[in-house]
Amino acid sequence: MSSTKEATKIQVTKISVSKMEKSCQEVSDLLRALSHPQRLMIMGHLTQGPKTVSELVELCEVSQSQLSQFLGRMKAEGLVKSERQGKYQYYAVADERLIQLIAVIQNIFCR
Amino acid sequence: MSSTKEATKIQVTKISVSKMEKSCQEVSDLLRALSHPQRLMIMGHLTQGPKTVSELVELCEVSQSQLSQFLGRMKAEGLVKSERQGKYQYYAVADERLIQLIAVIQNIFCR
DNA sequence: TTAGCATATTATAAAGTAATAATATGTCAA
DNA sequence: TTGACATATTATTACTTTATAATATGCTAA
Repeated sequence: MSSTKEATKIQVTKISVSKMEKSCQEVSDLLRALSHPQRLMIMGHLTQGPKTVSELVELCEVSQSQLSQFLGRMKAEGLVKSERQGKYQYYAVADERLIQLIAVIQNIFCR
Repeated sequence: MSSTKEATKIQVTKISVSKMEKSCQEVSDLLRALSHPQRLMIMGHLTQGPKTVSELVELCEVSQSQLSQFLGRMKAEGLVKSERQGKYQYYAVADERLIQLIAVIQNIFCR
């Protein structure tokens, strides 16, 4: 799985309202799934590479229980995927496009 | 106010988790404010230029009351701004960066 | 097989959001 | 100044999310 994203350019074309109409439910579900400070940080950390649940507990300062609930939901929403290796579950970003999105969000809004 | 966005490229640099930590609350508030199909469509339509409340009622198929509540909230969250002209309130996207974000989201996720 | 760690599930209470209806306010034209 | 239209506010109910605690399951090493 690729992890970090080096400087690159994203091609952005004119906004089409009708295209948006077709996928606004799906996109708003995605945004809602991201719209929590800790879920956002989970995704941020996962853009750096796969992590175990306990690593994420440390990194995100969230309780084990809540993290597990977040991860379950995020998996159901297609934000992350997981893979067991022995006693650890490794979580990772489910889709390269999400890494792109987070990179763009950070570039636009994180000073 | 500029409205539509022609094809362009956005420079995207490496993700910095620490930058993200500092603004994750603010960013997640923004994403949450966007994370509703109709609020997303309101923003989509507004990227095409300022609109009155009644125009948006037509375009977004939402009740006057709920639209007004959405707009109030979106204004408080910094997504839109408004300006009265006679009997109409014109709403517009509050910040050029939001137009960029919506363009990117559409380019990445709306097929 | 069991002890201990890693993770998931369940339950519950508090808080926030959504949808709807009813009413209020602001503005213009007559 | 009144009537009509445009928009905002308030109230209410249903629904969803969040936070927390308690408990359960899965896996490995001893």
